[in-house]
Amino acid sequence: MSNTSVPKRERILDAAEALFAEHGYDGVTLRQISTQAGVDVALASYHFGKKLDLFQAVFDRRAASLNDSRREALHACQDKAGKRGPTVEQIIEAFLRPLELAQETGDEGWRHYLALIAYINNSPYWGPRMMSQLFDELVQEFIEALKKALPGAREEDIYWCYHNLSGALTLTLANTGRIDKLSRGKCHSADFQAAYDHMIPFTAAGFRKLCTRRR
Amino acid sequence: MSNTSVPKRERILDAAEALFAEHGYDGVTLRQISTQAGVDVALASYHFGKKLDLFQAVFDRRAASLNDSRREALHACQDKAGKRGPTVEQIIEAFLRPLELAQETGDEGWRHYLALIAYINNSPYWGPRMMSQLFDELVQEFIEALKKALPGAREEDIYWCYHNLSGALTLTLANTGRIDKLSRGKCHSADFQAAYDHMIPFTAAGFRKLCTRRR
DNA sequence: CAGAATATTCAACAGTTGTTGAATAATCAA
DNA sequence: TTGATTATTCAACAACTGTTGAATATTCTG
Repeated sequence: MSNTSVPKRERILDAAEALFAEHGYDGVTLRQISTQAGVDVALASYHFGKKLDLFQAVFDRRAASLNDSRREALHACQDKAGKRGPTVEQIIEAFLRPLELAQETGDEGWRHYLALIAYINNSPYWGPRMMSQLFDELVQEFIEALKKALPGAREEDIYWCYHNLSGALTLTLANTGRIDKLSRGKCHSADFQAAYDHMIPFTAAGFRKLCTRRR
Repeated sequence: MSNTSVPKRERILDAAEALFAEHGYDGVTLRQISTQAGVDVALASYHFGKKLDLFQAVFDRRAASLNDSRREALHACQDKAGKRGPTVEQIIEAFLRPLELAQETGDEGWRHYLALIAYINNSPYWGPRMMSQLFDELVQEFIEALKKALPGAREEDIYWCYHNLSGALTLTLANTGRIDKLSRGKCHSADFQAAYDHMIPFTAAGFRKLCTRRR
């Protein structure tokens, strides 16, 4: 259970990841991080420079891997669907399932990382500064696929639907446990499979409703 | 444009509201708040006590008014619908439109306040501590109405659908402006009417899809 | 008006913050 | 084993933090 044998540089990233996800950038001090990592304060500066650079390093560590698995999921469902192209459900499934799998890993680091993404995505300060550079390109790929699955849809409608999807996902990643209280135990925010099993048909129905031309 | 003639106690609340919404609780110092309010640092402590009490005061100031207008909207649509009860769309409309109206007020304070609600709702730390006490009762009223509009639905499904609705709403309130970039100008996050005009049918379709028994 | 109550500022505090440079330990290359 | 490179700790700093008590101004009350 202890983190001995893990290199100290990584232990700092792990601790920063967990603490930033819970309390945000300003809610965490370098001393809290280094204490949780079992390391001297100065070591964080030695490895990563300024506090902001450490924040960015936490963000970067898993970004490429996450983007890869989501892009692979998209391409896989596209290949399987042939030239007719995948359905809305299949595209959203490819967009979301890799996140569920990451959350369900024994490695709790992924849970913290995705909660950190949720924190950034929902923040008026950090959102514009950090989300675009690393995720926009992939999101555009998914949106292109959605356009093909919804012929005749107005672009504006597609983007607003994506906005709603992104919001539902963000709250799921944040994992605040609020639904547990609200539902008085009938739902558990730790039950990721249930969350995604509901999120996928929910958002797909929304896309169809708004992006299918009525004639 | 200046805030002269507004009592200093309120100016502190206004400044705190705006800054907490943008940077979170720990990202704001009492000196930033008092500077923006044009007031000495000690005045915040005089009026509100500890920093945390000021945070709570900002939260409380508009909570009752907001709850009232949403509850009124629910009861109004229930009265109009008669004993058959309102539809899912009508209930969601009542749940959301008062927020749109608040955001569209000339008073930018309401925009900041709702962005602060979004910040709290998405935070693993603050969410459980501050949301339930002030909003759960009202949310339960809406959920009861939804149960009646969706007879035969499993309670679990209703709560997961509400979770998705809450997420879409939260991101809308956060007002991060990210959709502007993503859509390359086709959507504007400041266009609240467009946001809600899309959110309502989107989420209503999701509820119907998951909470209508297929026979 | 006087005087009491309230509002506001001033000045200062003890504790905490991120960061740095020098000192020490561990690892690597030959 | 050497020497050099890298990793880690130690000690300290100046700046900033929330908070407080006393001093001053403003408003209310009679």
